[in-house]
Amino acid sequence: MARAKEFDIEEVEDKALSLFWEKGYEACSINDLVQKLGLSRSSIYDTFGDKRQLYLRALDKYRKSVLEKMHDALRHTGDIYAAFETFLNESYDNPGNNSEIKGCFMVNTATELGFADSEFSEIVNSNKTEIENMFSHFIHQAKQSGNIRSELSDITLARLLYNTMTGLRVASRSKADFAASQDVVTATLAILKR
Amino acid sequence: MARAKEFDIEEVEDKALSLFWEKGYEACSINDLVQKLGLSRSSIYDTFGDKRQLYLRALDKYRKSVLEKMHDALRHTGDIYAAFETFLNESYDNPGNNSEIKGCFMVNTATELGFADSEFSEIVNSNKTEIENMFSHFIHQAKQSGNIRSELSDITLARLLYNTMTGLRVASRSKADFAASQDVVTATLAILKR
DNA sequence: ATTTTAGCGGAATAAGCGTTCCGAATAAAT
DNA sequence: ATTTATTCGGAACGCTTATTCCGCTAAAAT
Repeated sequence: MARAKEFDIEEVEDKALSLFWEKGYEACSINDLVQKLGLSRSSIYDTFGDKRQLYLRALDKYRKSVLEKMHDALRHTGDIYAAFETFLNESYDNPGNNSEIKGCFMVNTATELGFADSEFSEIVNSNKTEIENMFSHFIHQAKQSGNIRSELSDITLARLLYNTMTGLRVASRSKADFAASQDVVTATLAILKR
Repeated sequence: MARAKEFDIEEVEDKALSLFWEKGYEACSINDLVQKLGLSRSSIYDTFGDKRQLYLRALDKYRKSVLEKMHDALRHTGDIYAAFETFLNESYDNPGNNSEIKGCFMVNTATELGFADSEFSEIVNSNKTEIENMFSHFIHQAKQSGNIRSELSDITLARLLYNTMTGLRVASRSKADFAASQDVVTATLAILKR
C-alpha cells in the first residue's frame, strides 16, 4: 500500500486561506503558496488540482467557519443584542479585538472575482442570503423577548446589519481610522434598540 | 517642432478607468489596455510611465468625478434628503438606474490594493474622510431646514451613509439580488427622517 | 523644402506565471 | 524482503507578464 499523507490537509488549507486572504487571488502566486504551505508544487497540484480549486476550498472553509461561529454565538447567548455588538466590532480593527486587519475574505472575493466569475458571485450571494436569514431568525426571537425593539422588520434589520458589516470590512481592509467605524457601530446598535 | 498628440488624453484615461474598474489591477494586463485604449504599448508607456501610474491616474479621475458629482447634487438641490436617496439608489444595481453593475472603483481598489500598498490605502481613506465631511456639512444645513431630523450627530449620519453605500457597492459588484439592497436603502432613509 | 522632434507600431527582452512531468524516496501491506 | 502506491522535490514546459528598444512616420517650425 501507499504511504500516508505527510501533512494535515486542514492545516494546509488554513495556510492557503490565510495567504489568499492577505494577497487576493491574482496577486498570490503558486510560488507564494509553495513557500507558505511548506509543500512542493507537485504536492499542491496532486492534492488540490489547481490554484482555483485551492482558492475555492479556502473560501469554503472561511464561509463555514464564519457561519458556524456566528450561529453558535447567536444560539448560546441570552443577549442577542450583545452578540450583534460583537459581530459589528469584529468587522473592523479596533484596539479591543485581536486585530487581523485583513478585512473579510468573502468581501475581498466579491469585489475581486464576483464580477467576472459567476461561480464566485453565486457563492458570495448565497452566503449573504444565508447569513441574513440566520440574523432574521434570531432577531425574530429577540423581538419577542424584548431584547431588540425596532419598528423595522426582521429581515430588514438583518439586511441592514449585514450591509453595515460589509461596509466596515471594506474600511478595515484599507486601514481606515477606527473612530469612524466605532461611530457607525454605535449608531447601528442604537437603531436595534428602538 | 514635434508633432502633437494624436489622441485625447482624457478620453484614454477614461477608457483605462473603465477597464481597470471592470477587471481590477492585477487581472488587467497591458495587452488588455493596448486593445481597449487603441494605443500602442510604447505610447502608453511614453505617456503614463507604467501600469501603476496609469491606474493611479484613473483612480484620481474617478475620485474627482464622483466627488464633484455628489457635491454638485448636494449644492444644487433644495431637497438634500432626495439627493441622499439618489446616492443610495445609485450605489447598487436596480432596474431603475442605468445599471453599470461594476460596483465602485474606490471600493474595489480598497479591497484589492489597500491592504498591501499604503499609497492606495491613503487615497481611499482620504477620499472616505472627504466625502464624510462633505455629507456632514450638508446634513448640518438640512437639519436646520428640517429636511433631515435625526437625533444622530451630523458626522455620525454622514459616516452611516457612507458605510451603507460601501456595503451596497460590494453587493452590486457580485450581482446580489437588488431587492435586499432596496430594502437597506429604504430603512436607511427612514433613519434620516427621525 | 528642410529640419527637428516626438509619436507610433511592432519586435524583442527577461522575468514570472500556472501547470506538468519524472525520478527518487518512503512507508504500508504482502 | 519485496511489492505497491503515492508523496515529494526539482527541473522543465509553454505561455503571459510588464517593460524597453528601435526604425519609421508625421507634423510643426524654420
